Amino acid sequence: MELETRYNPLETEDKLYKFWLDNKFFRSIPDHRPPYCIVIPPPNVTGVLHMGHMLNNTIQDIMMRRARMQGKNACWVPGTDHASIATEAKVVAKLKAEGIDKSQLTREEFLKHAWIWKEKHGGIILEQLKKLGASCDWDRTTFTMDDDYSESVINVFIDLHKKGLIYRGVRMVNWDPQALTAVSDEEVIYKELNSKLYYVRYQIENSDKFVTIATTRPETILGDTAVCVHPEDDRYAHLKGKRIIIPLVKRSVPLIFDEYVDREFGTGALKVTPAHDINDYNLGLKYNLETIDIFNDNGTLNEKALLYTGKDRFEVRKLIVEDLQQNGHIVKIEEYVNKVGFSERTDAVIEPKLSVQWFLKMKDISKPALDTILNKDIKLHPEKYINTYRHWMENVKDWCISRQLWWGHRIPAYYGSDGSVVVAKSADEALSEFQKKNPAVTAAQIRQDEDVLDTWFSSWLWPISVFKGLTNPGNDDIKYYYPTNTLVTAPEILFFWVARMIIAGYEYLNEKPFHEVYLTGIVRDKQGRKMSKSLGNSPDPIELIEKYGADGVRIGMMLCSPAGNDLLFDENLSEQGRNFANKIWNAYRLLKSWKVDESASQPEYAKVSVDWFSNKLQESIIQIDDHFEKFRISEALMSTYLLFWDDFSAWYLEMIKPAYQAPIDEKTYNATLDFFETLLGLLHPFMPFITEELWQNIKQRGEKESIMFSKWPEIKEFDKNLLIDFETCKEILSNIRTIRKDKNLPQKNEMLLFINKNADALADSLYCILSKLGNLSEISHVQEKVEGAASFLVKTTEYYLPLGNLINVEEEIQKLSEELDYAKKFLQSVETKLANESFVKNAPAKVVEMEQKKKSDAESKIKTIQESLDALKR
RNA sequence: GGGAGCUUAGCUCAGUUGGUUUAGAGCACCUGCCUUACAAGCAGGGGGUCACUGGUUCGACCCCAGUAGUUCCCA
Repeated sequence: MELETRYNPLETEDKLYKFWLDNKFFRSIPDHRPPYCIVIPPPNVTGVLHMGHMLNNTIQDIMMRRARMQGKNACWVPGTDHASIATEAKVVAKLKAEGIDKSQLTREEFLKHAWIWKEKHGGIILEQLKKLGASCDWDRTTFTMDDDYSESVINVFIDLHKKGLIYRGVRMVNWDPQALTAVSDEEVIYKELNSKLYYVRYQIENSDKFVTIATTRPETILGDTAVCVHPEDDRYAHLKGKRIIIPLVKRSVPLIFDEYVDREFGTGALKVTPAHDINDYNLGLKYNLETIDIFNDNGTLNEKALLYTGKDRFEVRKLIVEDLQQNGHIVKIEEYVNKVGFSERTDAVIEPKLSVQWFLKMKDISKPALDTILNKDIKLHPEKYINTYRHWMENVKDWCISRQLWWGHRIPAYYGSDGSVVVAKSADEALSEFQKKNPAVTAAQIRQDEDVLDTWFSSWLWPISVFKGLTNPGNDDIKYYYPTNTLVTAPEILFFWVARMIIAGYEYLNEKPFHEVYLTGIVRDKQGRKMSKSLGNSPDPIELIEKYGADGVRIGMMLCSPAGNDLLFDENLSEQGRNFANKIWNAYRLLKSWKVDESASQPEYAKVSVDWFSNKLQESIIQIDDHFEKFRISEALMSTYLLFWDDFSAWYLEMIKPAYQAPIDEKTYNATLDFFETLLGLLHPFMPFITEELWQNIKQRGEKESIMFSKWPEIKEFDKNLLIDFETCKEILSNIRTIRKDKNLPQKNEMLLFINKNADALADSLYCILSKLGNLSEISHVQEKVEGAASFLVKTTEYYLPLGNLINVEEEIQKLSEELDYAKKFLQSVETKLANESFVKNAPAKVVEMEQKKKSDAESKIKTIQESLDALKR
């Protein structure tokens, strides 16, 4: 078969992925082998593949494929997350574009639209993952709102409620006035804004004096129910017992004294608005203040504000400042930088708001999840995240689990007409509960809570519920795959998701959900900026794949992913990946182009080469395995890359290459094919497509055979000295090449080499390599300097290449003088060290010995160089 | 404001309990080559007082303290 000079990934990738799917190679069912399981961090159904997914899933696929080759029963469970807020926002927007307002629809009608939307768009990301080569067991694809999954979510709610861990309470929540829902603390992004600090004077009741407060939110003045100062603040001590008049609304409120106030900030007097600030709320509780909620859910003012009713909060801020100014209440306005919370989902400014929500008590339930990380029963990679994790878990707050949305798992709480609450699996069960207390209650009199659960309240069950571990406890899957092995995710959701999965794991299966967590970096652009739609700095992964091939893009991603650090993605790296694929392709073309002579015996140089590379391979495999064990995936890749490109292609193949159009002996050829196959195996986790393509091409394979089940190489002993000798050989060759280049002596011209042989000289067995790659007609030993030759030193041995009249004495002298200089300086530093008595006394004998060896080597080097110099100068 | 991390070549990073010839890799850069696998290539080359200042030690990129810069987390 003729092979193109360039590898064309597009043709092969689709073909091979189909081959893998058709044969269900990714399918995993429990058996006698040890399992290796990863559950995918389920992407949002709203999403399209972005660079973060590419990184994350490439890493997972690399680990899956390696585990599969190690003979484990590899199971990668894919799926998607229903993403309450994001999805509902998309559906609302889509309906709006069609002229339908959500408020016109019933819950059922809306959900019908949502499901249609999900069916249409929900699978996009999973389809895109296939382009990447993801080896997921697609038969296990799970959605967090599947019937069975939903049942487990509801059961967990009921169970935790029964245990007294779920409660309903009034709390200050982060209200998103655009999405009309509460969002968690973690979903609020604080941004620094240039705003203004308004100094407003409030009149003291029955007096013509004033107290001046400072605020960034003058519109909340309408909800003020106190003014607070520090008890030790002399400026205000005389006001004890006074009352204050709130401007415009003319409400009389108490002046209170509390140490909470920062005397340095503003004027030292604080306006207190319990309904709209968490700290003020706490003051309100402490001093039993009135709470006046002046906002509607959408951020407009309500009738309790008394003024500006129906107008938006930001409009009111302008209006009220004007009115305050007109009434002489504004003392001054300063420029001020403060941090304002924005909704992660809608980018609306978050409004602290009092509301009734469902909460999960976190303190006790999260204890095992903290311990398991601290005692490294679950390992975090990189470890530095332990600190962050601990900090969060030790200060854990109750989890607000209700969301004012329709898309999601509806809270299984039912209210009677008297306001009493029953938590039950269904309306029927709830009804019978109600009827136990009052048999007259009818179904029409009870209503279910309108809210749904926070999406994380379902995804925290992911490693359990993808295996139906709660609805069908103790089934074969959950027994076999749980705890899963590795979780690969972003540090941003360490608490959102990872910690909560661990909590759920211990609460429900009394066992951790995974053994280790690998936290990837964030994909940024070359300049270190986060990739974002608004910046337009994120390449489309699918376009990248079309341009460079999935293998190329995968390599590009991994080349810039130092373990646990953010990565600065540059498209050039994908190009490097593509070039690497091409290199592999062409190495294979070379192998295929050779004619094999079955009767030829193996030349010495080939035998030596095979011997060297088999040892080199072993050394690299040990290194690669070690990198993998430590989650240094980009380094595992780099070792593999160098092994293939430098050691195999640049050295080994050149070493065994037969003369032009001459055949190769069978023994060498077969050994080389074996090497190549092993290399393909090592590369397969990183580059699944090209490795499969070539593996299938090397020899006739069975219909159901795939490289993905070929055996990951086992570690064997290797001869380290042989490798060291070979490095010497490389160094000599490199010197010869440099001289050839300097003197313009083409490689095709044969040369002579003389060796001033001593103990450090090259092993005789490698001479054949030297003469082949250096194109040397003869290698001889001498005891004397060779006249008219370029010389070079490797270790302490001197080598000569006769140049005849090409030799430039001046240049040689200069080169040697520089070397001499360097060697002398080096010798001096070693001698200083050895002259230091305390060094000789305190350092380990081995170290001293080494220094002495350095010394004698340097001395012998200096002697050699000096002699050469003398000879040249004669 | 509190906490954690980072600072090594132009860029991105290694450097494994302090000692292997005065620090390594990839990319980028420079110089030759269209040499019979590959110009998406081959060969060669330059480039770093390891952020700064002190300390511990016979010996520090590595340990300790401080300073500066930077990133993240929490408030």
